[in-house]
Amino acid sequence: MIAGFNHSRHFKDSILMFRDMHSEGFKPDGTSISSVLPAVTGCVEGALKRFKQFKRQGLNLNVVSWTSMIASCSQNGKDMEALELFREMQMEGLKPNSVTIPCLLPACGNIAALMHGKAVHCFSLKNWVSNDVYVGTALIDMYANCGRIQLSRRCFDSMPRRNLVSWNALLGGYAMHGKTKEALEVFNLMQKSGQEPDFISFTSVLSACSQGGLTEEGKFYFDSMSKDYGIEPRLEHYSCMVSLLGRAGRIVEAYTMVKQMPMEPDGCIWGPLLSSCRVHHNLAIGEIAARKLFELEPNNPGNYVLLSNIYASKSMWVEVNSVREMMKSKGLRKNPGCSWIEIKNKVHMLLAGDNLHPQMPEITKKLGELRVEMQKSGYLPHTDFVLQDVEEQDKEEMLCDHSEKLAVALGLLNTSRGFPLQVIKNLRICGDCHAVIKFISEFEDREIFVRDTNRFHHFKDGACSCGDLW
DNA sequence: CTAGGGTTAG
Repeated sequence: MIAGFNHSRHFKDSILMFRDMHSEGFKPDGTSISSVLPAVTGCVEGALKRFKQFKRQGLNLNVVSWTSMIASCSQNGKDMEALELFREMQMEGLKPNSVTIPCLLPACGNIAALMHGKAVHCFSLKNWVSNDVYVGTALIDMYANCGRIQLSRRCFDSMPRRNLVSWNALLGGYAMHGKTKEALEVFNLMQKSGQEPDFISFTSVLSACSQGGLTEEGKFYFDSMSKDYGIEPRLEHYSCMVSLLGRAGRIVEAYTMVKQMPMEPDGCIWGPLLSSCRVHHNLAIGEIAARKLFELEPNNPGNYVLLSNIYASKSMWVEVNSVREMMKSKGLRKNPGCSWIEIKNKVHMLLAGDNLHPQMPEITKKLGELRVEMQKSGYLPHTDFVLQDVEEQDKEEMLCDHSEKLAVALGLLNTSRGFPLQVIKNLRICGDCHAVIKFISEFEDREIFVRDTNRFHHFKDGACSCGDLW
């Protein structure tokens, strides 16, 4: 009955019913709990709290109750909590099954917790659930999100059965890693094996072309999508095309496309247009894009920062200040940069400008030493990117370091030479960090994987897989 | 007695 209410989204009724059941003296079991959980997952925090209460009250939580709690956590940014729940449920003597695993794996991928992900992979092998299509697909995605695209491929190849989602997961993985050639190969292979692509396959194909700078090929696939496959382009596809043209410096062409698209452009269209205007110093179109974005997403600080950067790169300080004033009047601050790194099964979070990490003095010392080495080899800081940070709140950030540098330094300090590092960041990597990490990869002989909001950067022997194009 | 909880892009 409760499940019925929940299904029809009468969440309030299902919670009331749950309460009545209690007062009538019925003890809820795992089934009724898993039915009522989605009703409170409108807010994960609330659901987690309720769940812990149920557990304390000694209610019979079953595999489904635990699984749905894990799913709510990994779908709502509570990745560490999801991992913790997985551990707890096993301590309670419950055995995760082939549904629990694909609920949990995205949590490992989200925070690039490779060791945790590998442990879950081992668990699914030992418990004979690794042949499940959902499990296999979730593994492909997890390894791709942890920077190990070769392992994604190995999982894919070993799957006894695959579906559209499995193909898309691999295709998307290659796209995110900027492996354009491999992505297009997979796209062809999937069709040869009889799997029709869908609109998600095309977002990956287009974004792979964009990452690899294959402008003409991207235009070809975009046209072919509706012509040969009968898939009408959606906002996401136009968004990829704007990035593709913008990256190639063809800003006017990108803007023309935006004006001619059949649906109303939103932030996912104007955003990439503004970014490419920042990269290619196009003030006129940048101002148009920014004005639209200020209407569509007035509280997104990134847009103000981008426009002000365009002004700053042209030394238009009056305009820089007026944008900063707009931000201030809305009470907006630049999103704090934040990075994660997993070291010996523990995930560390580093914030630009905070002193919370106990090893911060060592980190600062290490980065100072690296700066000296870099200067010896002729490196100059990227002033273009320092211009971003002229406002007072950001001066601290200039004095200390961006979070991705802190995370890399922490990794260097706590692992032995030759051990690869991987960092994930909540914003896009800046030019200075990119240059510093390239240097570190050579000087310290480390492979370093950095996942930013856009793609993966694989630093090795002083070069990056993105070919300095991002 | 069973169902229920599931994977991909942006």
